[in-house]
Amino acid sequence: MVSGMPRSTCPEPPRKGRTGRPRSAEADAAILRATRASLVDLGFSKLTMADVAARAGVAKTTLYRRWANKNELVVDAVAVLFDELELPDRGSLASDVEGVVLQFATLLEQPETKTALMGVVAESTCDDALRARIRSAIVERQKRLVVDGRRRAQERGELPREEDPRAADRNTDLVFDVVAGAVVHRVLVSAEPVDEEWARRFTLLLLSGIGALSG
Amino acid sequence: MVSGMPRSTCPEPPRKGRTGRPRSAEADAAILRATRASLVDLGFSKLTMADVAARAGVAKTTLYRRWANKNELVVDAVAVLFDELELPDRGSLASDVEGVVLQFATLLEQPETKTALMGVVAESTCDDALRARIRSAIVERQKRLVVDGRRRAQERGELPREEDPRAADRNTDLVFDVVAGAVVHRVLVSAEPVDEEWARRFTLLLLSGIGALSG
Amino acid sequence: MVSGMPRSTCPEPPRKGRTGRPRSAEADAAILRATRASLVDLGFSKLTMADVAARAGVAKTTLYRRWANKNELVVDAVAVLFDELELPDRGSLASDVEGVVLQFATLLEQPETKTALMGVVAESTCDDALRARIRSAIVERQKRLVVDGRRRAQERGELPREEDPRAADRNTDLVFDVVAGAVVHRVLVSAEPVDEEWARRFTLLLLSGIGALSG
Amino acid sequence: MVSGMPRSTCPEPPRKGRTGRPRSAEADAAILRATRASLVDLGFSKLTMADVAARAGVAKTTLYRRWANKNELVVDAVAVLFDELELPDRGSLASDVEGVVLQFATLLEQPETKTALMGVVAESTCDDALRARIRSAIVERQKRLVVDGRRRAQERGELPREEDPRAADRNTDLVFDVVAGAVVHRVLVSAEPVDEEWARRFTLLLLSGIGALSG
DNA sequence: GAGTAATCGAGACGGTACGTCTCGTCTTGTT
DNA sequence: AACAAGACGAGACGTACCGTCTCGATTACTC
Repeated sequence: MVSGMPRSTCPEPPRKGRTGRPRSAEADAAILRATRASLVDLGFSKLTMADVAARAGVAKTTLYRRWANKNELVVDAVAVLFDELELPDRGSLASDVEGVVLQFATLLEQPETKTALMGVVAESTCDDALRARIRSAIVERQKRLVVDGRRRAQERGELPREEDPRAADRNTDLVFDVVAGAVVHRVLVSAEPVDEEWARRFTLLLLSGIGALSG
Repeated sequence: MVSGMPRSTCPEPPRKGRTGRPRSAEADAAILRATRASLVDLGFSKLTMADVAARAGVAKTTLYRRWANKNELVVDAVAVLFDELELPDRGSLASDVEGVVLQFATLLEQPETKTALMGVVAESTCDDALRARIRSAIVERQKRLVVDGRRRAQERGELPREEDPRAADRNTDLVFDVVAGAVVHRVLVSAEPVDEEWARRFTLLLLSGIGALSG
Repeated sequence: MVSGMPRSTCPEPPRKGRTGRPRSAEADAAILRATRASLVDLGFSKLTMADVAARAGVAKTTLYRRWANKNELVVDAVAVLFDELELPDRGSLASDVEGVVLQFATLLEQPETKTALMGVVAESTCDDALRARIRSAIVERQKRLVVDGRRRAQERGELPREEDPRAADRNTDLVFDVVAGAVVHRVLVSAEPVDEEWARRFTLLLLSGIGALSG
Repeated sequence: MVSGMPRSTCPEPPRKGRTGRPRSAEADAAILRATRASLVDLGFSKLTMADVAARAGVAKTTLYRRWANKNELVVDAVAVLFDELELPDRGSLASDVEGVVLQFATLLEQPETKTALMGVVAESTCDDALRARIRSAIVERQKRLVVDGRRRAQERGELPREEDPRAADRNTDLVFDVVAGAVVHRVLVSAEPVDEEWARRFTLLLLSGIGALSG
């Protein structure tokens, strides 16, 4: 992902300001690590706060002092994984798209990512606060991949410059839903592998479609 | 959905054959109805077997006699909703696709559908049996919408006949993942509405892309 | 026990009178046998109607057609064991008493007897109908051992004839409570064996005490 | 009962030693009180852990944290009642025995005592751990009444000093089984009242018998 | 370097749902 | 009618987590 991005996912801050024993930064890291490990072993729905605490060598109180509940903890534990996604410069828009699709699929095929992502998305269907946290911690951050990709293609002359910024936004959202949706659906619902051949055919479909939108 | 489809989702059958009191068909229906009602009120993760039983006017034992656990029950309760999807004949492929996209979005915006679908998909990331049940009860059944749509477009002359049946299958799968994935992502992850304008732009993208695949 | 005693313990009779298929006598016997077997294996509190039915090769309905509940069934299944008790003629009152005490202890040390007897007595503390059934099926039948023993001792001249029949009854009850109570307490509460030495010392205590009552 | 006796019945202690929130002593007391109340209202076999918890204003978990099951809980709840038994000094052995017999009968006629005592004794026929708990919490504690009574009678010169301590123990056990057994059988099995007249006649029988043993 | 205040581990607490078990009744078709 | 089979409503079982609450014991800043 684009570097220099400020970390938005962090445990909620201590209330007041100054005095008293400061929170252990080691504990923070150990908890997030333990959460990911527990996700791998148990999956989202069987993960328990007590198990995470035990793995992290920490008391349950220490978890609840930082995160209000399991959902928020899991979002934060997983969000950092998405920061690894980067837009490679492979010389052409098509190659760049194929590269991102394969990266994204690789990420989704890791057990901790897929079980956590779908778990929190499922919870978010009934929990507005959680949905907001997912959007800010994960979705909006990924969307930059689309924006940067288009900008780079425009610099190469592969895509025309957008004139209407509103239309540009609409297209960003559409393309993002198509790319992320197709990969997620392929991996998690259809449960079929995303290999180079699939990535190539998907990219062909996508870029032809985008061309029709712009033209 | 295509009519005449046999119902595949049903509680597991009594073991032997003939003797003893037969299971109540009313109870079956009441339980599935109660499950959907409970999904609307509580969401997937807060739905409890006891609550479903109480709503259905049935003992908990009666639930467990038919379904091994909450996941399987919810899959069956929701699968029937997808049977409502139909491929309308609006005179052109583009109109047909727009129609199906809007129907699908409407279905996903119902609280019982979205919370249940994501809930069971999340569970299925750690449960192969559940994933298989979802595929047979939901995914494979929906895929016929793509097959029928292409056949109809070919009859109209909007699409060329496929020569290689393997390529046809691959394209069916790709198109299905793109359509279902984009709509699901739009509705559940991006949490933006699927209106006629979005459907039109998505269809434009999709059909241009399909044209490139075939041509 | 005294022979020629009419069997008082039997399943409740069919309601009306004549028509329809007659009840299976084999089932009656199989059920009582199965009840005793289940008592040995599981104890009173873990014995279940379904288990008894399965052991007897009979449907649960068949049990409930004959006995109102588990307590009544167990009383009947066990009562018959007490019919084995007999008053041997060993030539002297002391020897007769020792013999009966040892017989009774042997009976109580069988697992089916002890678990069943205490189980139903425990239930009877809250169930008048059950207490009545226990009294008629077990207690009153055993009491004849005391009556017969005294009569025989009087015939031998070991005990004086009672003049007041009311006093005789009172003494019968007292002696019965002392004998049965002491043996039951020794075996079930103190959990110590009733051997010949204990029987001799108990008999010495008892007969001296009886002498004081009569003299 | 003899005063100054240390309370031996208590919930199982927390495992380790020092850390963590200590167990609530109020909860302990409330649970034992609630258990006795539930015994009175429902009897042993219908008493449920959930009902006890509700009466005590305590969660079910709190019960299971202290007692492994209903039997152990009931033993502890009832054992304390037997501590009330005392050996009165009425000036003669006969009077003392009559007093204890009447006290014991009064205790056994209370519904919570009789239903609980027989209930746990019944269970103990299949449960060695429970039998051991009953012996240590109830039986052995009561036996001191016999020991103290004999010592006092010897001090008064009503009974000879025992020379052989083994014989003394054997007689203690025998007398205890006779006294406790007779009263329990009279009250719970024969279901007849223990009044002053019965106590007088029983004491006459017992003391004459004891005299024969010693002489 | 004494106080103060928030941290830490541990584990008990009141709740609630789980999935299993048994109860005693009922509904089938068969004998 | 009685029978075997087994579904049914009811509700207790003992376990597992939840998120909160005491405890006593550490830290760091502040005075």
